[in-house]
Amino acid sequence: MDNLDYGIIDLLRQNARAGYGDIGASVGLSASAVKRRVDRLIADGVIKGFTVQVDPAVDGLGTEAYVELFCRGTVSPQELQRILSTVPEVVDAGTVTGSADAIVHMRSRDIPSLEEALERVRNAPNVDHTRSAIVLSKLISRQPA
Amino acid sequence: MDNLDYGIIDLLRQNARAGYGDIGASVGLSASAVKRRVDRLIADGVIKGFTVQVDPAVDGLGTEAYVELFCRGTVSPQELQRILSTVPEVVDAGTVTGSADAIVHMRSRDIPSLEEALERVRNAPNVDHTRSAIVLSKLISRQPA
DNA sequence: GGTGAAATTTTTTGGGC
DNA sequence: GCCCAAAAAATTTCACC
Repeated sequence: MDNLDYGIIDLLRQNARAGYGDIGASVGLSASAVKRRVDRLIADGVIKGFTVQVDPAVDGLGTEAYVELFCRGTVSPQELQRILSTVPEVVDAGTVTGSADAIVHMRSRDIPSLEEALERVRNAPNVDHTRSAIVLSKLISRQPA
Repeated sequence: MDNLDYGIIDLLRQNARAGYGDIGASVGLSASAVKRRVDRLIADGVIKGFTVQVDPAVDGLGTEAYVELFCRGTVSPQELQRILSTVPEVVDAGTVTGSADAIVHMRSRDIPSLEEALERVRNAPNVDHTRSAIVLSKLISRQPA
């Protein structure tokens, strides 16, 4: 992770579909060098994936919930990650201190699809139960740079 | 915005660098038809951008917490919003169903700065108490718009 | 680690339906 | 609006520094 890597990541954050050639022109590398670094960043887990930012109003992702996840016995973070990454409605999640094992932030089109997604989380092995708090009104939504 | 558009967006959400041909194979369209739809979705502002999901530990926002907010009496959402918007560490917040009045997602550099930010939230008028869950390991971070 | 060129694959354009 | 096919552009591979 040198300054070149940070530069590449910054450019990808602004536009994940930028061409390797364009990125290279900005940071001062050839397209093939950029590709090799990006491949390495993905392999090392620094870049976790490429995604698209959709207007929530148009897409109708107005329904949100914060869900506390309680597991049976011990479940590794890797296992939880594997389970949660298969549910697209999961926007954000982490293992936490306190009585719950993890907190999961979910976003969906409406209550039925939220419930359906929640079912998929609950049906995962070792998940004992969940406690949901449905968001009534959104107060803050800041986009991390 | 028909079902094909939703399908395309879902696939892009999972991998924003997927080829038009691959997307087309999944939804049943040719590459050029997919491209035209994606271009239209961008032009219409439905797709706001393409971004990359980076391991938060790398960009110096590794410390996170989910905080339940309990207020004295009734506090309007507008009042809560006014309070929370003064704390930059608040990434995301909403009033919720359940015993807590609101859930607040905070992101900070380290524990001391997180604690300091939490103090500012707690000291707001009508805030009775808070219950925090510090994030131990980040599982999912999809950074929605 | 990087470069540059060749091979490959994808994107993009345009005609026809 | 979509498909097919051709043209243009990008990605990806690879030998060489």
